[in-house]
Amino acid sequence: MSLRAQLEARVNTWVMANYPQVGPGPWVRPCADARHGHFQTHFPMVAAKETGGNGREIANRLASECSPPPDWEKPEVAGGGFVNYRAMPRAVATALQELRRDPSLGVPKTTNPETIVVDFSSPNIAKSMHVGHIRSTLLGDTLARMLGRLGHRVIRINHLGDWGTQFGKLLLAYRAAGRPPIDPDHAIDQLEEFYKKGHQEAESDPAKMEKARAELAALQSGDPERIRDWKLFCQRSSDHFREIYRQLGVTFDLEKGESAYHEELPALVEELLHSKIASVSQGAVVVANPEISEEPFLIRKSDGAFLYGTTDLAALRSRIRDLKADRIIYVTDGRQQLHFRWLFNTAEKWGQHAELEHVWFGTILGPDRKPLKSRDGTPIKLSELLREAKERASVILREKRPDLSGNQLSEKAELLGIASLKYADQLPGRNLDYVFTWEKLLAFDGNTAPYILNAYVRTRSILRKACLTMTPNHPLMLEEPAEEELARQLLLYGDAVVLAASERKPHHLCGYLYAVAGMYHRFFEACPVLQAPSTALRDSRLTLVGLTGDILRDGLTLLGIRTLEEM
RNA sequence: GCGCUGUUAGCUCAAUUGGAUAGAGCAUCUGACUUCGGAUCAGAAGGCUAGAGGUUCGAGUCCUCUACGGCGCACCA
Repeated sequence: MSLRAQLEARVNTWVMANYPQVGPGPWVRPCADARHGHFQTHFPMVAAKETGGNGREIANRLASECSPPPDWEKPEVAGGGFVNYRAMPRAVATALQELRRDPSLGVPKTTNPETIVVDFSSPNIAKSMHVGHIRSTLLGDTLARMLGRLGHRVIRINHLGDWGTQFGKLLLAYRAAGRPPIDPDHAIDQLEEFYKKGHQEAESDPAKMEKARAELAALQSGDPERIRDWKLFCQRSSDHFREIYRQLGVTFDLEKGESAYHEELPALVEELLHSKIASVSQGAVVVANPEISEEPFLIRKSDGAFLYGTTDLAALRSRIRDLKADRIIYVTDGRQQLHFRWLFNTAEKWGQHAELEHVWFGTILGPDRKPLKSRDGTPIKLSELLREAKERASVILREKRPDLSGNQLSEKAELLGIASLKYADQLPGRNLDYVFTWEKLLAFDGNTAPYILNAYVRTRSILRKACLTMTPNHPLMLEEPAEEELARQLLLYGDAVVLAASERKPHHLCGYLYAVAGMYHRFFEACPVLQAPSTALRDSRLTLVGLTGDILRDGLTLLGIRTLEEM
C-alpha cells in the first residue's frame, strides 16, 4: 500500500467514526507546497462547514486521536483546519521496498472490472490518414492501455468509414477511367485523385451528381462489380492504415466498419418507429427531444438512405448484445458532442443499457487557426508527419552520436521521433484546440519524450555499469533530500495512473513522469551511486535507480511510448 | 438566436475538481563539465488568473452579468 493509501485508511476510519455524515473522501492528498509536509487533509474545514463546528478544533481532535502509520512524525495543525503529515525516511523506505516486490508497481486493480469497448481512430476508406486522426488514435490507444492495466477487459475497435456517400463519387470517376488497376505503392494517392475528380464533376454537373447517386445505390444494393471495386478500395486502404499503425505501435481487437451494419438498418429504423421513439417528419425519420436541441436526430433521410447516426445505433447495439460491453467509450473530436448526446439519449430510450461516454478532444488547427479539413485545405498526411519526425530525430542523433552506424542510427531515430510526437500530442489537456506546428509536435527540449527517455537511459546505464540486468532488492537508506524526494515521488505512481485513467486524461500521467524524470536528474547530480560512500548506500541507490527506471518505462508504455537502453 | 467550449508569465501549457505563497517548458540573462551519458543541473527575471459583481473560513476552479475567440445546430461523416 502506498504511503498515501496507508494514511488515507487511518484518516478515513476516524472520519467514519466521528463524522459519518460528511462522506468518504478521499481526504488525504500530497501537499502542493513541500514546506507544509508530505501529505495534508483539509477535512476539518469541510466538516466544520457541514456540522457547524470549528475547523481548528476538529483538526486538533483529528491530530491527537488519529495516529498516522508507524514511523511517521506527529501531525501538525495549521491554518483554519489543515492537518499536515510527514513520513519519516524509514517509512518511505519500507513502502518503497514493498513497491519493489509489486509487479504492478503500485498500480491497483479495480474492484469493479468491466468490459469496456474503446472506439477510436476510425479513418475513412480511400483517404489517407492525416493529422486530424492522430489524437483519436493516440488517446484511444492510451486509454485502452490504462484501463486494461487497471484490470478491465478492454475491446479496442476501429470503426472504419467504409460505407459513406463518398463512394458514389469515387466509383463514378474510377469507372469512367475504365477501372484501372490500383498500384499498391500509391494506392491511396490514386484513390484520392479519383475521389477528387468525381467530387468536382458531381458538384459542377447535376447529371454527374445523379450518376454518382446511382453508383452508390448500385453498390449498396450489392452489384457484384461495384462490390468488387469497393472491396479493392478497402483492401488497399487497409494496407495503408496497417503501415501507419505499425509505426505507431497501435493495435485493434476488432476492425469493423460501417458496412458491417448496413443490412440491419432498415429493421432498426422500423423498430424505432414502431416503438414510437422515432417519427416521420418531412419525409424523413427522426428522433425528437427538445431538451437536446430544436432540430431532431435524423436516422433515415427522405430518400430512404441511412445516416451515420443510424449506423452508430446499430454498432452500439451490437457491442452491448454481442460483445457484452458494460461501457462504451467513443474517442472523437469535440465537434461531435451534439451527435453523441443524441446517440446516447436515443440508445437509452431504445433500452440499450451500458455506460456511454464521449471522450472528446480539441481540434487540430492550421496556421490560419481554422480546423485542418480533408476536403479543402491541405492537411498534413500522417505518413509525412511520421517521416518528418524520424528525419528530425536523426539530425539530432547524428550530431550527438557520430559513432553510430547507419542502421543503429535510423532505428533510434525512428523510436525517438515517434516518441516525441506521441508525447507532444498527449501532453496538453485533451479538450484544448491546438495549432499544428512541426516545432511543437517534434520538440526535443524541455517537457518532452527525449527528456524522460534520457532519464530512463541514465538509469539503465548505471545498472549496466553495476553488472545488473534488473532492479536489485536491497534495503533502502534515504539520507540525502534528493533521494528521499525521489523515493516519495515513486510511491505516487499508482495514484497518477488511476487519476489519468479515471479522468480519461493521459496528460496527468505525462506530468507525473516529467516530475519523476526531473527528480531523478537532480538525484543524479547530488548522489553518487557507483561511488557511494558505503556499500550499503550504493546498494540502496542502485535499487532506487532501478525502480525509477521501472516506473518510467512502465508509464511511458502506458502512453504507448517505447523505451531504449541507450540513446 | 440556442447549445457546447475557451480566455492563466512575452509564447505554449499545468494547477490532484473548492484548499495554504498559482507552477513548468520555450525564449531572455547568470553560473556548473577532461561527466555513474551535458538531450543535464543550479539560479535570476517574468502574474490584479479577460473584466465586474456574488457565494464562504478560503475562488484560477462554483453562480450571475459583460467583453473577445473557437465549434456545433435535418437529410455529409
